[in-house]
Amino acid sequence: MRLTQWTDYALRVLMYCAASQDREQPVTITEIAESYDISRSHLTKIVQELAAGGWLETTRGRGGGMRLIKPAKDINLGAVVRATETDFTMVECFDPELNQCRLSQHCGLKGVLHQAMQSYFSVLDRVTLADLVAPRTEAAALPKSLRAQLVPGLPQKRPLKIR
Amino acid sequence: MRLTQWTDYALRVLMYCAASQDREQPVTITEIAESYDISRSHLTKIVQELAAGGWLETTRGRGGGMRLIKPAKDINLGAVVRATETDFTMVECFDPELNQCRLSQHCGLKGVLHQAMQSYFSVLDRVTLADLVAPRTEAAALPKSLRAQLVPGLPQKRPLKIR
DNA sequence: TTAAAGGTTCATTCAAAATGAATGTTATTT
DNA sequence: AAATAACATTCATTTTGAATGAACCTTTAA
Repeated sequence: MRLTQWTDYALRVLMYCAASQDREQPVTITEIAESYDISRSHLTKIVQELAAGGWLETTRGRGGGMRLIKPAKDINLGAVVRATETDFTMVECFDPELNQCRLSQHCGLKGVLHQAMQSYFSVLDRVTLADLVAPRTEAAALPKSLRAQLVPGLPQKRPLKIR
Repeated sequence: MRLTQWTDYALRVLMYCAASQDREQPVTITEIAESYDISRSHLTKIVQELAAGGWLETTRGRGGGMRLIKPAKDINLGAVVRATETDFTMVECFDPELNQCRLSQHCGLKGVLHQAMQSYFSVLDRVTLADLVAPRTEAAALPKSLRAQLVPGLPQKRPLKIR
């Protein structure tokens, strides 16, 4: 039930690039690595993946670095997380010998967990990089469609504590 | 982005108990362990937690075993997963020194991921053990409120493939 | 030609999950 | 009372995947 740091870093890289889009020089791996205090070598692999996935273009050699290929408003959070996160296994399939599974062809639990995940991504799918990076007050942080979807009855100022 | 096997097993134990509620004898750990082919010793700890959490009552000694304390329809899937799953960290907090985080007091990413998780649980919160265990056709597998909530435009017969 | 950039490979470390052995406690049955 | 069948506890080990990082290669601008 947690994202890997890999995904975490991938998102940070994209946010960093988005926040630097108006610069002359492209952002370099070394710069981000130092900024977040993580290994250059490690970060390289993440930038690699983002480049392969079509979010970044990189240029080698002096003066090189990385840039967002698309404008931040066209980069979808759900798509990034789907691509960087690797393991979407929710539970193992139930053994076919078990009675509750013999009752029906398909496993009720699987379906429910699947829907829960859809619901998770349906939130991320409505957020773009631009939403994350734009300077904002807390109230204006998210697109209207999302604000409207907050669970009714919860205090809107502070996010709900999970657990 | 995946549940632990611990949670997986916990859910199976509860489903097993729910499916056996009309039996004379309580369900034993050994029975479930053999049924799922996992270690008795390991499963014991899971049963322990479920008992401590108020879902099961266990009785020792010959003829003992476990039983659901509440009827299956009163056991909420979201509550079980919240209790058995341990790590809800989505991403590390961003370093306070980073520029995109200095732009605003609160981190946009955190808020979004938090909402996504809320959305995830909002699905599980509407499902009970009884929903999972009741004999059913696929169409009738879930409460109406959930069926209605399926993302519009998706084929309803087959669940959407994530990735 | 040098320096600054990304790219690749490989091995290692680390943490959390998963496992399971050994032994204790409780209660029923005979 | 003894034997047995159940849950309970502790401890150590194994396994897995994530995370890390060293070493070296390739590309390109100055």
